[in-house]
Amino acid sequence: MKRQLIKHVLTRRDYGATVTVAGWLRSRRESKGGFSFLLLNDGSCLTELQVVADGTLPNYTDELSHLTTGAALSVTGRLVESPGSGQSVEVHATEVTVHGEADPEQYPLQKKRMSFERLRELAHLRPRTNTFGAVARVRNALMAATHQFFQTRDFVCVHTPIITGSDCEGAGDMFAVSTLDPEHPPRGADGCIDYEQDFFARRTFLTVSGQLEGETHACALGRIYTFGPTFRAENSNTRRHLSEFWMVEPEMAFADLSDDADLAEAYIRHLIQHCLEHCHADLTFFNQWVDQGLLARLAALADAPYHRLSYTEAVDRLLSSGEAFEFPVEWGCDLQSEHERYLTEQVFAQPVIVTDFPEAIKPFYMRLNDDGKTVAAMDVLLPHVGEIIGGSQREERLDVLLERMALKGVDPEAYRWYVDLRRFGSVPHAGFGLGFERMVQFCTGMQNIRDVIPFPRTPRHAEF
RNA sequence: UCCGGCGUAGCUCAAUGGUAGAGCGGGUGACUGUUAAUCACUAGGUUGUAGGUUCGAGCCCUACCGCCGGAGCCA
Repeated sequence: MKRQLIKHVLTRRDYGATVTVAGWLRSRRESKGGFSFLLLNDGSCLTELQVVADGTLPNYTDELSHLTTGAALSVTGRLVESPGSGQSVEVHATEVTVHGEADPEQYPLQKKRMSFERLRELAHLRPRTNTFGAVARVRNALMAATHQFFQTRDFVCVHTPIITGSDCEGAGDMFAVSTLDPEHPPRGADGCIDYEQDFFARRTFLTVSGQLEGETHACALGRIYTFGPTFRAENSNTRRHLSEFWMVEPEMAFADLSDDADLAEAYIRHLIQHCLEHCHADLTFFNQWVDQGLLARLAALADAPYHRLSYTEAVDRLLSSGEAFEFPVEWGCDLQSEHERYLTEQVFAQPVIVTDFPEAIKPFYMRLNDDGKTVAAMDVLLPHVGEIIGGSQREERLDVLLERMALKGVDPEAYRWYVDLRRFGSVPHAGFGLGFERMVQFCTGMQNIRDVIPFPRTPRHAEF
């Protein structure tokens, strides 16, 4: 079928032209004159196209006069200037084909506004709603902007593995991958499960990060990024956590923490600018219906420099704030959500980059600072979303890395290939991971992370 | 996993321990171009599940299930 997208038709002014569009019926209003106004949406944009279906159409009485929300149609007709006030163009149909009806007694989507919780149970139908259509378009724009940003800066996109053999990457519980019969797994002489007989002849898991593998290519190609699914088997039940989410992880050779922070800042700014430029209608929709401060906040963040301070400074700042926190602040403890929120929302009211955390609370691969107490790590905190980026300069000194591994109880044998990078042609390098869904949340104002990924996986939820 | 809140019509929500209701959506009809159309009529319920208290439970108690929010873990 040759058809035009509604987003293009809506901008045309060549009245009299014949156009063909196709989509799903959002609503039908019957006129007193014995004809119908059909609002058609094809997903190409937020706005519906108004189609006038005249009572003289051959299938009007039998089919068109009974159409209800959700039906799939294609329409051929004449583009005309609309006499009505809600739209500038409309299509007078000469032919309307009904491809699929949607029985109103059973079709769960209403013309009325529905709760996000309810729509979550209708994950297969919710992309047909204004909000989720807009989320999908913004998400797509952010993905395109991500590739654009890194590609134009000569980063090479690297596909790191989904299945990994590293079982302690320091980022939480992992999903096991196995083809063994869970009822009767083979067992060795010691009674333990014999993973020698498993598919990969060893224990394997879904990745919690592509970083370690990414470093191998950064230390060869110079600048790389990964953009792929990531899995965490944590029993997290919050509006900012998913069991399966997408992460963007750039990694740069010959770079330190300051370069890393510069990149993070430029990347986030690029995403916001791209969104403002390419998703204006969708953002305006979110600003009106979801988060009234959205556009102002995005505009403010598109150019402003982000505030950087060290962990030690952040702790001092919190201690001297006089604020009564639920959890007391003390040097050496990880910053709590309330502390991060206070910094990014109250103190600076802008994105904040906290650097140089105590080594005791960070993983083995982060570079030890000269003070011997802190590592070259950074967290980027966004107002209302919280931690969106975690990154660090990596420990490139072989002896220090081995010490740190010993200290953290990580077996260097299990990471031979990773240690090898420090043995042969080691360079200072740095990178970070950005939670893609959290960025989509930030750009749409959507409160719950389950509503910015098409099919959210959370504990006890993998229905679709 | 811990803390708190909530489960009533297809959807959003009312209902002092005393006859389960409204709006929207649906159906039927009326009305010369509508924009959340309007108006009239109409259908629609094992009040999350299982127990308990009571003359009587949507409401009180217990357990379980589900959902939401906060915390932890993190991106």
